[in-house]
Amino acid sequence: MSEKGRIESASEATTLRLSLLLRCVRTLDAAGVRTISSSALAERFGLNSAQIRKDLAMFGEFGVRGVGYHVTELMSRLKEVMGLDRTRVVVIVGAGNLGQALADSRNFNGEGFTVAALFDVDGRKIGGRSRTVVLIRDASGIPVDAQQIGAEIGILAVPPDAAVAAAEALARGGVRAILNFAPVTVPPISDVIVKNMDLSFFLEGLSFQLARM
Amino acid sequence: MSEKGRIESASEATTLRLSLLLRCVRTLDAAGVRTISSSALAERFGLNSAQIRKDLAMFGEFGVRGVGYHVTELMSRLKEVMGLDRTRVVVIVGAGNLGQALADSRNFNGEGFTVAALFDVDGRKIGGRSRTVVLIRDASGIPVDAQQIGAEIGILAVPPDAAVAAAEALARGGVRAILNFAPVTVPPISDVIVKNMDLSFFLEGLSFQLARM
DNA sequence: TGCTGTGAAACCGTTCACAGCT
DNA sequence: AGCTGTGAACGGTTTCACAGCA
Repeated sequence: MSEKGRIESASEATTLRLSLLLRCVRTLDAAGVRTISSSALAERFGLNSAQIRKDLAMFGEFGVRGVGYHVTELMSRLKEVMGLDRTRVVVIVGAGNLGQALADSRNFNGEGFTVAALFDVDGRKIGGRSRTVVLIRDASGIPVDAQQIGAEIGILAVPPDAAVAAAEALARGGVRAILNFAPVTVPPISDVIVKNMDLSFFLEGLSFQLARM
Repeated sequence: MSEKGRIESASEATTLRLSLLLRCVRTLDAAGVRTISSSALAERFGLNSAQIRKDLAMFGEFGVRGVGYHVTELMSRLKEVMGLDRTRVVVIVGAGNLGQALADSRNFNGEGFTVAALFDVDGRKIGGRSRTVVLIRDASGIPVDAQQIGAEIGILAVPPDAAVAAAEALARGGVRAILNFAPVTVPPISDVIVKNMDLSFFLEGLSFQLARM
């Protein structure tokens, strides 16, 4: 038994696969499956068994030789590894279509996350609430409010020219990770994880593939 | 002069970088910059000059030795390579928060794309319109309507249990590429490019990184 | 026997460094 | 001289294949 496997790497791709794996394991758990081998997992969800084992091995020894993985245990270990065993407070800047969509999304209010506030500059929106009753606050109060709310993660759903300033405001409010959906690159901010994620890139990716067929 | 460089690979990562590069080049063009070298591009936008050259070389010879790249030409060549020199018709299934957000988004109605229809199963929504006047149609008509509209790309913004059926309906309607935002994996469909893109994976990725600091 | 965990091999993408064109 | 385009070196990730444990 090794002492908690090395976590030197943990690449982007690995992270994505862990999320996918967690989803698969949740599905199995909901279906009442108790135990599953890496190859059964792979076959059932179109993955690669060796890769599953390698990914998991990176964080310790999760399985039982000759048997496979215990579904409920695997699920809770995965949540732990991914930091989903606690609830992180999320705030969203930009109460437009996208911002409200995310605020009300089951995915963003499920296990591991709660959306605690929306921020906007539009006086007509401030003081209102999203469908799931998230309060819309004045964006000028971001640093103070984020701090007070205890926000750890911020999401940018603002127009491109407002993104960088909003990111900095969030950082001042103690937010430690930012997911930016605005179509500009928010440059690195010290002590903050910034993930730029322009949705139109996915559409362009499809267009690119369609163009060469 | 080589005859249009080999396109054997064109990986996911390359595609994403091309989108990013196009955005950078647009910025330069808007700023009136006429000519730029790969190293200047790299420095200005935090990229890697060798990688820019490699990425571009994959699709032909774009630059001028001793000078760099002509901004407007690079921009149009990139659009061409990515299939953005024509407008593709996009339809969105699911007229909930996210579907409407995407339908109205500048990004999804910019160069290269037009959102031509929304589909939903909710009778109260059918016949209505999004803020930017995209008509909401009955989801049961997807195969017929998508065909008639000439949709090439479909976006799934539906609940998880509706995603696979919606994808199949789109495929029957002649849609050749599908972007799935629902938190389930839509399995491969023959002759259709399927891109599964659960937004909560990005949040989980941040949580994962926060968990190990 | 059956499956995990893991070194070793194969593969792929990135970075380097320079030949060659302008 | 300056910068592109590219073969070669490098580093990282994926796949293979098996030793070792239940």
